Amino acid sequence: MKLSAKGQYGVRAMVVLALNYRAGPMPIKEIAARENISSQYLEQIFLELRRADLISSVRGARGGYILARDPQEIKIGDIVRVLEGPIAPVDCVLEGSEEVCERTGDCLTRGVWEKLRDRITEVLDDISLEDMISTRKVSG
Amino acid sequence: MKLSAKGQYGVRAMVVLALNYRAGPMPIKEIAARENISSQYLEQIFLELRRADLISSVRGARGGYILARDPQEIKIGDIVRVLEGPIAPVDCVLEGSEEVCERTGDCLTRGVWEKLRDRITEVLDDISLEDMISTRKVSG
DNA sequence: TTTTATGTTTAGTAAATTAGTCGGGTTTTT
DNA sequence: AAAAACCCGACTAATTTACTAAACATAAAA
Ligand code: FES
Ligand code: FES
Repeated sequence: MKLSAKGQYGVRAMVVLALNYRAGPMPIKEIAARENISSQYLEQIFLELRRADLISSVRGARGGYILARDPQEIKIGDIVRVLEGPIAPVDCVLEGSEEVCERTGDCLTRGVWEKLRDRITEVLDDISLEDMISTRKVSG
Repeated sequence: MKLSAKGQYGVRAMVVLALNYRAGPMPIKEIAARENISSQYLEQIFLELRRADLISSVRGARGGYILARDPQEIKIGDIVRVLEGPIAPVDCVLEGSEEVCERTGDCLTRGVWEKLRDRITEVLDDISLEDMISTRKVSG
């Protein structure tokens, strides 16, 4: 039930991009240094995020990365899904796909995992980058 | 954000024990066969569950394992904590321990993970084995 | 009392995943 | 042209996961 380092790094880096949103592109090295992440590893993470259209890149000197849209339009769930795959506590209840498991129907555990998955996605899809940077306190 | 196979096996096996609760101890091989789990691996899982006092064992012929208390007294969260450790999406917000991370205070991501952890524990600590076996449908 | 059915425990291991590193690119600005 | 930046594929070390092996301990039944 843990996020991998990749997912955590991704979220932290995206928060930095959100803070820097109005100032234009930000070089990856600056982000990596600030967040203490290997810049080469962060490159891989940003590659995935760019392919998913969450960020865009500006090449050349004075280039860097910038959010692809406003911070309030990007939810934590969007980031997590790109870096960790579909959200589900167990494979039987993967988002999107119905009926993965042959035991569905008489399975007594499925209900719990579905409920858990739904609560998790509720939280992650409710909070945007804007929410994270604008309030210190996420009440709840 | 996935449960390991160990956690899933543990929950499934505990459900079987709950179904069998009034019939006395149940041999591990029977459970393993029924749930398609390696019986030697299940032994290790049951060892942890026994040490955590969720089940008790009866040795010798006609022995086996039985829930240590009534099915409604055992929550899914109890099982998951034993087999997967403290519930937390990231190490910074481990249950129980305050202040693990030096960045606490100015950390913008912490709030999200705390909220997520709380929702997860709410679900897992709300549902008991009795709930799982008595109703096919866990509404919610 | 012998046999058999069970649980107990430690150690080892193969496969998969994770978390990177390496080393070269290409593109754009200065 | 040079520097600053992104782009990308391949490789690797460390860790975790999911078991397997093997011997041992205990209790009930025959
Ligand atoms: S094990 Fe797949 S639905 Fe329950
Ligand atoms: S990284 Fe530890 S509290 Fe945020």
